[in-house]
Amino acid sequence: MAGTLVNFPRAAQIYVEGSSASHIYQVLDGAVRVYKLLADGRRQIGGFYLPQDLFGLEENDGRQFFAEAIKASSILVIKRSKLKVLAARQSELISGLLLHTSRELAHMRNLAIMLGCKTAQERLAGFLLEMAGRLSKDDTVDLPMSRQDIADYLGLTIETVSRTFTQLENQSSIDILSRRRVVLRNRNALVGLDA
Amino acid sequence: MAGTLVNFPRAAQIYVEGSSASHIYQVLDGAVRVYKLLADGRRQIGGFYLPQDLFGLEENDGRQFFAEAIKASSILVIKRSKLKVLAARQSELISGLLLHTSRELAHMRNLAIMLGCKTAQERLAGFLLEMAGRLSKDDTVDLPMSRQDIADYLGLTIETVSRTFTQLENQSSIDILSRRRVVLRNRNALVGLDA
DNA sequence: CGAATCATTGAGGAATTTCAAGTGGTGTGG
DNA sequence: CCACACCACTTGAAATTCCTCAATGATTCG
Repeated sequence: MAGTLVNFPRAAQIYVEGSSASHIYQVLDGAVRVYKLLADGRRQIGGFYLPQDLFGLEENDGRQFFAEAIKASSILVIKRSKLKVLAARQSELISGLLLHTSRELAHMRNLAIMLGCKTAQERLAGFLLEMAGRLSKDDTVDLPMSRQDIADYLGLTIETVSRTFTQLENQSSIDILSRRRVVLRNRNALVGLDA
Repeated sequence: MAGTLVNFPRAAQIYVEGSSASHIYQVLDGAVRVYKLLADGRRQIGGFYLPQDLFGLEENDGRQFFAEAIKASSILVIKRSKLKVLAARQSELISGLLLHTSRELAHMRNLAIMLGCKTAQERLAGFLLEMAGRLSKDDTVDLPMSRQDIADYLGLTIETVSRTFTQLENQSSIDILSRRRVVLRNRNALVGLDA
């Protein structure tokens, strides 16, 4: 079921809202943000996709979101029509897709829980734990996305995200080695904020 | 694939967090809320389910959420194991499930967008439009859920929800015929707030 | 009718946003 | 190699929004 490998530079559009959902995608290297633009120009990010992650499957008719490379990324692009042909033969595949959408769903539910959380600390703690789980083996996380991306994901402003990073560091919950590199120093404190 | 019809009284638990996801459910009559309890006792509602809606499918291992009847409800309860047997024969069914999870996913994305919206008016406007789309043919909506339910869905307090209802009415965006009955008087104004 | 539950309203306080200024890296050209 | 510009991020102060606490009002049900 190999598709085509495409390299996207930083900030390149992968698909835009309203376009037909004729392909699905798998991140081989890099990072992708999927987002919606609100009427007043604000941006709500629906998810980040990291190596191995599939995305672009869920929209049935036209795309509801934009997808964009956060940094230079290698993406496997697969024709959707191919999927259906394969699916007819292999129920394995389609149940795999079912599993995938289930996980996506669980992820979105988790995001909704996080956004339902009221304080900025709770949201950022939840975010850092999620990212650590997805792209770190130990407690050091290299964030591929900017503060603005995080803000748009968590429904906060960039200033609040920045201040909250500082607060978590002052509380010894995290260390900020560099802007993009964070160490989870006290996971329990973060978990306590999260749930 | 008929399951068992069960009548749940108001506020009855349908399943609890941590229980095995051995059944799926379809609302025949009534309304259901699915929610998570946070450590500090707050409640985040992940979705409302209305007649015809399926729920309880997405959790693979143990339940991540609670499900509860908002009012007296008739629910079709279907053993999950039966599904798999049927699915092996009918790829129709399993692709129907795929469609269902896709829709659920779209719904959760929409919720996340709404929660990412900053103001209470934006969130409530989005909620009212969603509900009108799901349970009204015209502009009159009979809400099955309480103000507290709405608050927990939108990540707000009951007081803010109440005040925001009043604001929308004062702005002539809605009419409040009774607590549970709302007329969307100016959809454009609501849509303007929503997206 | 009275009790209980749910909803509305008010006042004060806490958190986030907004607006504005300043810091710190990074890259480019002199 | 340094000066400069540029960009992302941080920090500060004031304004706004929402939350908390409290009291009141409305609806339902026994």
